[in-house]
Amino acid sequence: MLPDLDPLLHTQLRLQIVTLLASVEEGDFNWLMGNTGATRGNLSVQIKKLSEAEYIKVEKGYKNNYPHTSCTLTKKGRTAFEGYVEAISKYIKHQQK
Amino acid sequence: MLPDLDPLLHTQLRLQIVTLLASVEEGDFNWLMGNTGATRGNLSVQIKKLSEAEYIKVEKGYKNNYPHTSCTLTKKGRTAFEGYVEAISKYIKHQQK
DNA sequence: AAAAACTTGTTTATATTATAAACTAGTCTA
DNA sequence: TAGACTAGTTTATAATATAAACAAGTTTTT
Repeated sequence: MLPDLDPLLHTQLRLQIVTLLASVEEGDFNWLMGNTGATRGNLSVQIKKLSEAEYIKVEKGYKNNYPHTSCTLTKKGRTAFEGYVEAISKYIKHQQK
Repeated sequence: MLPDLDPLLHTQLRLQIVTLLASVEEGDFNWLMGNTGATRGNLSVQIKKLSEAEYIKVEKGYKNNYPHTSCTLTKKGRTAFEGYVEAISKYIKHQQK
């Protein structure tokens, strides 16, 4: 039987966020917007969900006088992402290019 | 920018169906139920969607007097699946085990 | 031979989720 | 100081997944 896919990660935008954060020290709100193409509203909601699940850590401060939101992947988030990768790989491995 | 993921395939059950059908000549309703763990209702709906998109071909007949639904992946479905695999691979390739 | 239980699905209703639109709060600029 | 802009949040709507109820027949039991 094919394994379950973590519903928190199995959605395009949240998977993009986590994928992007997996490759950097930290990423801020605008950087995520630019790299995902998401709207601010959607991005805000999904960041909150990932944060509530403790997949990412969100730090709010100010930068050049403006509000500034910085996100980093937590250990838990990285583990979940690795689990997701392992699971989805079982779906696609036979077709892997 | 990370590529879009075909929404028709980026859902656990439909991805399971297509993944399973990619590895066999044909699969029937019960075989899909057993291999996915889905309920009949859910499976019926998702088969219909894949069929309407012409990702799979559905043939209804009878077997041992009972209704019998047989599914096969179409060329279009296989191409879409391959595209999906290619796209999701861009998300996960850095973490690939 | 009728009732009860089972098979194989479909349809409909509900709950969840994603997304877009509207709003908030503050900053810069002319 | 009015207007435009930045950075985000909240709320409302649309889409989706799932479960529950239904349908149409078949087999088994009594």
